[in-house]
Amino acid sequence: MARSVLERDDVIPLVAEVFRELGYEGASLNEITERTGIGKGSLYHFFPGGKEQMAAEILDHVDKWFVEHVFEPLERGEPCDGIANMWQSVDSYFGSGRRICLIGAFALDETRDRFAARIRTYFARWIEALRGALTRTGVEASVAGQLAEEIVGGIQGALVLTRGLGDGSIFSRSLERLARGLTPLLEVGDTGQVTRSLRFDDQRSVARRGAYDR
Amino acid sequence: MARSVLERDDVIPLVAEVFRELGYEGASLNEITERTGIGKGSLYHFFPGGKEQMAAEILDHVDKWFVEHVFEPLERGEPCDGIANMWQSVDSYFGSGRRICLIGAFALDETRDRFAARIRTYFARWIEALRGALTRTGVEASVAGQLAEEIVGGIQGALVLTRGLGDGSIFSRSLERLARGLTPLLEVGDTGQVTRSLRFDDQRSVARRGAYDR
DNA sequence: GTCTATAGAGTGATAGAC
DNA sequence: GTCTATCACTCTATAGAC
Repeated sequence: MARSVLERDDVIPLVAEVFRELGYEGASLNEITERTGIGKGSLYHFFPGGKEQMAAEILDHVDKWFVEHVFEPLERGEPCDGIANMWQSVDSYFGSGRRICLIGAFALDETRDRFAARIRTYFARWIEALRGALTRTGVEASVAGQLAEEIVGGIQGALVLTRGLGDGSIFSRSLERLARGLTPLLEVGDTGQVTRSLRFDDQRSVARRGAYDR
Repeated sequence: MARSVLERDDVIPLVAEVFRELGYEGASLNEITERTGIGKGSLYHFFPGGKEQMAAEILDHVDKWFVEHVFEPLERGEPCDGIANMWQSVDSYFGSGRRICLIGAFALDETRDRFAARIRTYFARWIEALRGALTRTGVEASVAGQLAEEIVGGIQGALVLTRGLGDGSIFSRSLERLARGLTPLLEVGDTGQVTRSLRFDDQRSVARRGAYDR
């Protein structure tokens, strides 16, 4: 009967998509088994803690993706590269607004208390990583913290508006606007010339779309 | 048994608070009756269409509040007054970030399809009303539309971050930042002096807090 | 008495746990 | 698949306004 041998890493992205589409309460086990083709037995084999464990591991998986593809590049690398990478990775990850942020949705949901620590860690590290990168580009410390908060919040708000208005153009437009707002602060060069652009739309043509698993 | 006679206008704000706290799926009929003290008989008397009708009327009620207290002042009145009023009403309504936007939360939820038209109308009218007010202050048409989108999205994002980080200071700080970003565009006067401030924090001392029912 | 509003036990369906 | 709890919802009995 064991037609295909599943691994944990195969299961999590599939189940994650059901939670993302239906929310925590809306994602019933029957829906999960129907949409993923994974039986209840398999689910409880991988997640003995049940639905709550599924959601917790999914949040961890999302967080891990952002640590690797967004937060660490901001924290470790050349800050302008890290920021340019962020615009690209975020647009790619959220499918230009077609996918919502599972962690943002959980933050507004009744489930927020159950997963509060994970949700807090995600947003706190994102803002802190961006604040650090901005500071390293030479942005004044007090401004960098505000900008980081504005950008991370702006991305979350853009996802709400994109979904609320059913208009996919809003997300990319918002990313471009947020990136454009940053550009003047990061321009360098004695002649006043822009030596490096952080504009989101400059990066788009070379976008590797779909280069993420969830 | 008919201990107290309820009216529709008493019921909706009570039930709305349960939906706001628990989400559509999370707000079970039992939770609603327990938290509000309203029996199922009464609920189905007021809302023969059941839970879906409850949510629909609640969304309409929220929308109506915003039309009256935010959208119409933006549309009809002196635009700077309308915008100043918006900062104040929004901060007051969302309890400085303690309450979430029910319509924003529904936009991210699985319920979004069921209430898509209501959700779209709310955000579209807000953005359009703000765009119009900005245009009337003299902001260039192309800029006004972008600004309106940025501000409404920024407010929604600030609510996500406030909830996600459990930090109530984020919301007021975000409103102040959004208002501050607007100020330079709206300043007038031959001498370059600011003749009218739209900064949010200038309005706060005279705030009528809690001057809303939900 | 008539009518409306109400409380809450009872319904079948379906949830998550195992 | 089986189990029990809980779901949205129905329905009966009746309290109070007239």
